[in-house]
Amino acid sequence: MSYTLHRGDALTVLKTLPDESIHAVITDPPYNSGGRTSSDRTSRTARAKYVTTGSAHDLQNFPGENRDQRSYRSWLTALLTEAYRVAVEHSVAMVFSDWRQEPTTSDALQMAGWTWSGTIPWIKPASRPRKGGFKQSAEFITWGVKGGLDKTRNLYLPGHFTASQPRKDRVHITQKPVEIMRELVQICREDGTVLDPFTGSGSTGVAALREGRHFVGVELSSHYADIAERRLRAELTQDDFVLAGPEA
Amino acid sequence: MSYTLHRGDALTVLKTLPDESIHAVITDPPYNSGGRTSSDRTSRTARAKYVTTGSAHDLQNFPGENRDQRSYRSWLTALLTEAYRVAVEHSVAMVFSDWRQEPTTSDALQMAGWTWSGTIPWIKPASRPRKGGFKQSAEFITWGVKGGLDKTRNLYLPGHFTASQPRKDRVHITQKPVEIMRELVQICREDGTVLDPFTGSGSTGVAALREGRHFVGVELSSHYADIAERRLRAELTQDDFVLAGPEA
DNA sequence: TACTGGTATGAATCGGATA
DNA sequence: GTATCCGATTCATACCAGT
Repeated sequence: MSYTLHRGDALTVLKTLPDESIHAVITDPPYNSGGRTSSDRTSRTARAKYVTTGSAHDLQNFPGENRDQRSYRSWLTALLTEAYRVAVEHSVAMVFSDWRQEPTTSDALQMAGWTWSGTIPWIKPASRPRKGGFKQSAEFITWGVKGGLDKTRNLYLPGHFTASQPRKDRVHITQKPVEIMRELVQICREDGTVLDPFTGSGSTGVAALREGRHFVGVELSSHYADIAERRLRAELTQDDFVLAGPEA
Repeated sequence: MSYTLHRGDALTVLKTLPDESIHAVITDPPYNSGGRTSSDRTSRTARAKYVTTGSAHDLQNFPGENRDQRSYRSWLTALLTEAYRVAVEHSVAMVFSDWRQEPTTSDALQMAGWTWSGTIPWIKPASRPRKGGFKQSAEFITWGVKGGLDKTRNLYLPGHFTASQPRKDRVHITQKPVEIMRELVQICREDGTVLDPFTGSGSTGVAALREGRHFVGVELSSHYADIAERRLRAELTQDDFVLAGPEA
């Protein structure tokens, strides 16, 4: 297995990638959600919007949380259009969103050419309560296909996930559980390449390598690119160690 | 507790109900999500056009392809507009949909004046696997408020539900588990009235009566109206029996 | 190892003060 | 009045330390 981590803006980097070089796109873009007014959403930092007041942890902010609804849609559409170009036929794209952005995400996915094929809930058991109503305990994974699914594969994947957000050894505010990502990357053909234009701390890449897929990532923040680089490198080393371990 | 079951078309009946006479709307409209065949969706070639117009283009206006969705949206909007009129301030509306109709449902809810406040997954564990991809194991409950939530209530409701569709004693194709409906009707204030414009076999009403709420239902099909009537009447009888039971 | 009790926090939300 | 900022809130869950 191998990985490539590009440092820079997702859309800019994607434009440089060759046609049909990728077999799955799995990513978690900045949601640009939260807040009551447009200015709340666009002027506040991710930390200010999403982290509980008084939290002791010191996780770094992440960039890209300053788009309003309209520009979010056209930006995500442009990104998914490039992703469509670099993907081979039968590739699947999976995009995380929250309840507020799910309709926009499915719009963008379809406008970019993907055939929208479903929306998968990720249930987070440890979520905040809401007085007087229903709490918000799910995120959503909107997925689509370039062309149609490869029906010849003997593959049956779940329709929902239940897992808590990592708390131990957490390095990113919105880090995804590797156990979920390991199931998602199964949608990529074996020995294929998974693309994640918003690598963050690199959980998608870690899962891809563990499941025997190659990985191409893009990350703008050098802070998080450094972290992802470390985690990905450790994955390869560990893999080598395991392979050369007991048997050797 | 009491119930009223109207026989007739939902929109027609709703127009006859008085202003501000209802405290919650909980319903499962016919989705109409069939119609678009797989080949319809995959034969699109106009991708470039959609993308270059970007965010200025309304996805819903794609000619032909979305005609079903467009009429579903305007029909549901009209219905939810009437529901808004008959609801008191702080009322909550909850509308079931599948993944395909969820964006349209949130559009309609907001167009009718409700403040969209969340989307709740209902996980159905016993759903059919799908070869080559992720199965479809969730429905969605889109909910909104007239004005804002009543924050004075000491009420904390879940953000997702897990339950299989009823198998035994099932009388309707899309019948909902009463255990889920009993949690949903909690959002109605005690002694308030729950409205379900698409009563079907009456599970919403059964749950409302069991939880001490009044119920107003509408059902077009006389077959299902008969079934609902029977179930609702049985509920009241049973209630009386319980009340007059051991203590008496 | 299994259980118990203490503590921190969640891709939030909202009212109200301040600029 | 509008935009922005500040901080209180609320419970289930995860984690840790100790028995």
